[in-house]
Amino acid sequence: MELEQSAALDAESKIADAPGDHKAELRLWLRLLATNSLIETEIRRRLRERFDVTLPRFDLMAQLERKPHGMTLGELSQRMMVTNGNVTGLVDRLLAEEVISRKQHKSDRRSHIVSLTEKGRRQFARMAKEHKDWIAAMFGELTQSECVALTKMLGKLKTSVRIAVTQS
Amino acid sequence: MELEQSAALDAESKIADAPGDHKAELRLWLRLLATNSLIETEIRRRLRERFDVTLPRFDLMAQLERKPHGMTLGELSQRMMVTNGNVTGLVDRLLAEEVISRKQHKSDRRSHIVSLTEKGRRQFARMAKEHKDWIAAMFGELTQSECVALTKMLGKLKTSVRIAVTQS
DNA sequence: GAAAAATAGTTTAGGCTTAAAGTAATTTCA
DNA sequence: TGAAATTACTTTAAGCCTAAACTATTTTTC
Repeated sequence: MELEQSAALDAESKIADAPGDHKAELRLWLRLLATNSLIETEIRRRLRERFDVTLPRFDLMAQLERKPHGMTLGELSQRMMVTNGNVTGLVDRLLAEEVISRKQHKSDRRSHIVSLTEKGRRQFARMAKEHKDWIAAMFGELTQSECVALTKMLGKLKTSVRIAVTQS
Repeated sequence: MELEQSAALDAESKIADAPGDHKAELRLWLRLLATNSLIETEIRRRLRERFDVTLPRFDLMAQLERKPHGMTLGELSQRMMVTNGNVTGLVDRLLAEEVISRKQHKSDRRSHIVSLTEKGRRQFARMAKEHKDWIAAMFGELTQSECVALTKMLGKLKTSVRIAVTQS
């Protein structure tokens, strides 16, 4: 309905710029979702097949790997963009596998610091090496500069989303 | 491996093209993951808040909305990129809400056709309208042509991934 | 046409995830 | 200082999701 109006007003822009349509945005969102899902499913499959590990556990270990002194559960949940309760469960399972350790925070008795054990560091190193190659192979059709450009544009999208989410 | 060659040949590109590094690809993957997660979390939150519905249910209804004659569970699971068992469960819950119906396939007695009920169509229409505006607002900082360009690049990435996944 | 293979869907066990409510410790501030 | 608010984390209930094993039916193959 609105489509007809704008087409009448602005013959140049045609359907593409039609207000209230938002086809391009929806299309982008569906594409983003599908692409992400495709990669994620494959990574999950390989992590399980090769290392009998899940993506969330791999993610958590990846976070810890960057902080040799460990981090609190709250910090982890922030960085992983998941709830505290989720982290509690993941930490429990990784503790059982002895790839991480948990100790009381020195000054704040509510808080705990988790970090990779030696076993965890070794295990993660092995996984990260292959993981890196999987991504490289999957992204192989893109040139270096295409990767950089795409990263940049996604950065802009991310900023756009953040603005909208914060405002609402 | 081919990368090494090219790095040797092209001294200008230096670290950026360092072989076995793959920083740009990893960075892109993390950015993709984070962006997707940000949007998805917000959409889930709003769907729940406004319509007391989950994203998977919304997705399933969106698939059916495009096929007035309905589709089989297998077709659904393919389009949604999830397992058959997952669809079975979702369909059960949506049946209970009476927004979809299920009937035997005419010629293949293993198969079932599900489609939106009138109630389901009405409900989905309401949700889709708002959903579209949420996406439009979240993507608002991007111009129309940026959306199109980003969609195109993600298409290339998707193709790249498909090639790698199919080969392996 | 009957055995074998493939297909459509369901069930099961287990992990992931969330929101909401709960516990314990710390901080704020009146 | 001590009550109120906040913070860090855990628990719980319910839904999502998967792989693997299963049932029922259809298709293939000999």
